[in-house]
Amino acid sequence: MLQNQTRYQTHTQMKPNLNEFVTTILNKSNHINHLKQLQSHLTTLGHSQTHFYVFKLIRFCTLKLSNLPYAHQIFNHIHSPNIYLFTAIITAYSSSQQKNNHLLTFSLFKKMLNTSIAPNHFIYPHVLKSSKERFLVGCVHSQIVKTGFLYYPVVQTSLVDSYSKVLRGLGDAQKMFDEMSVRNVVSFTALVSGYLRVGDVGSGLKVFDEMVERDVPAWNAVISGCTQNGFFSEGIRLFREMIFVAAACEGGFCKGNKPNQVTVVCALSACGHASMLQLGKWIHGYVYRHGFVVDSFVSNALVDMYGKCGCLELARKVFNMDQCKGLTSWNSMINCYALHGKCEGAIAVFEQMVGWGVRPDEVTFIGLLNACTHGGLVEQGCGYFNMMISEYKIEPRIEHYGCLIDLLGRAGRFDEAMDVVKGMNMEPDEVVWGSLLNGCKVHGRNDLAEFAAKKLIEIDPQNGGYGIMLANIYGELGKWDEVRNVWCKLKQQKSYKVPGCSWIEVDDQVHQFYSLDQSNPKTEELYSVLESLIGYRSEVMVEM
DNA sequence: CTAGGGTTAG
Repeated sequence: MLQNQTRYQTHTQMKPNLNEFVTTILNKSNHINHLKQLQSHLTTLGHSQTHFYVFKLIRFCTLKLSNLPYAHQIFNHIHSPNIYLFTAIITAYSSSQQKNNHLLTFSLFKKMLNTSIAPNHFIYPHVLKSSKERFLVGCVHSQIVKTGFLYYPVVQTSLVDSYSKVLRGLGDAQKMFDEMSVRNVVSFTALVSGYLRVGDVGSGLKVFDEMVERDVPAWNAVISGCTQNGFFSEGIRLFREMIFVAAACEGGFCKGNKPNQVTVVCALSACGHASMLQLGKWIHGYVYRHGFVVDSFVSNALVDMYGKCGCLELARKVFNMDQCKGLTSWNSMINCYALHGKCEGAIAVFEQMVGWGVRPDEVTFIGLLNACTHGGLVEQGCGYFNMMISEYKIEPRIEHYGCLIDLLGRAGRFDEAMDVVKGMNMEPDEVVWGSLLNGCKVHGRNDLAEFAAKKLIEIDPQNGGYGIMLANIYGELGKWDEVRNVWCKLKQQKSYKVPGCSWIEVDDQVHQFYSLDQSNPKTEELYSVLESLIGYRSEVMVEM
């Protein structure tokens, strides 16, 4: 195709219209060989160094072929690249998801400054996006001041965003934000996201409240931030408010900001964590009523929500309907089965996934190991742990060790569990010792339980729950002096156990129950119902 | 050609 066209065009309209020719060819091409042909053609015409054409080649290479190495190669062959060429290659690197490309972006920017090319305000947002340390953001910031581009709102917003994303940079982000003379919805959203990213939900919500204009990304930022920090009911409240405001705007003068796919994904995640099946189903309906494209994000969020709300069949249905299952889809489904204690299901999905040529990642193995733990498949679980390391070259993370210890501990294989703990090249965390302790309690290994409980207290001395567990272990061992000691320490420290809590959604209302609380007037009634269910008197569960 | 929002994990 290309050859014919090249020959034809060469003789007819190429000379007066080389630009049009190049554009036409690039529009119709989708392969690197086309690019190479065009490149050599341009070279024979003496245009190998013509910035204008090289710019087009690089843009084609990055945007349509997503071939950054080749684009960089083209770039490297230019003797004196101009600002356009630098911008093209820097944009490509800064928007790439590849791991260390931000370093390349940065060195290209430095190279640009060294060749004494004056930056423009278009390039700074890209450079800032690639500045992942506070020091670097500061350097670019002063560069921006020096070159006189600080007073572009877009550049300022980029600074707010970049400062808020680096370690201990939130103060600088707030300062930058305060210095802005014109703030818009984007700059506000950048700051809100910044606070929520570091877990300062209070400040994030406060800034959000101050916003006079809120668009869909602003709502999404605040809802996702709440969800990611475990503030699920706050997230749901905001989601409801968003719908309410949008409905009130309908037909009015202001623009209604209806939830989009992103909003729905965040809200579904909150529903899953809070077991709000009714709302989750309503959102599922909303997705269809509004004809949303069920992309892999929405699909995953639905699978996860149904799984967490106890509807394994519905989760599977949504999963089956997903046309382009990505890694996360498979992980979510495996996790659903693990959550429901169906290890065969999890393993079947895992095998299907591998069969489809999808490479499992570290999350996959967390789900798989949990499934094995709940199904008591010790050998198979250990096999998967080894498979992860040797076949998939995944370095076990602390979570994987937690799963493995849980697997071995529940099976009563404490020697192996301790070997694993000793062989870890990282400090065991609460999950590791907690899993071991749990296994010890099941199998009555009080000596080892004492050891694990002491480790837990070392890690988190303020957590009264661990102290109580240690006291109970001493009780089992008949060490009554030790029991008294632990209790005295607990009282001195004023550390208490966080009461166990569960909740259920009935008629759109979430009812919460704490253990051992008797403040509800219906305590006695609840108490006897519970007794009739489990056959004996247990801790009183009372609604708060 | 430039700025803010997305799922899974004991």
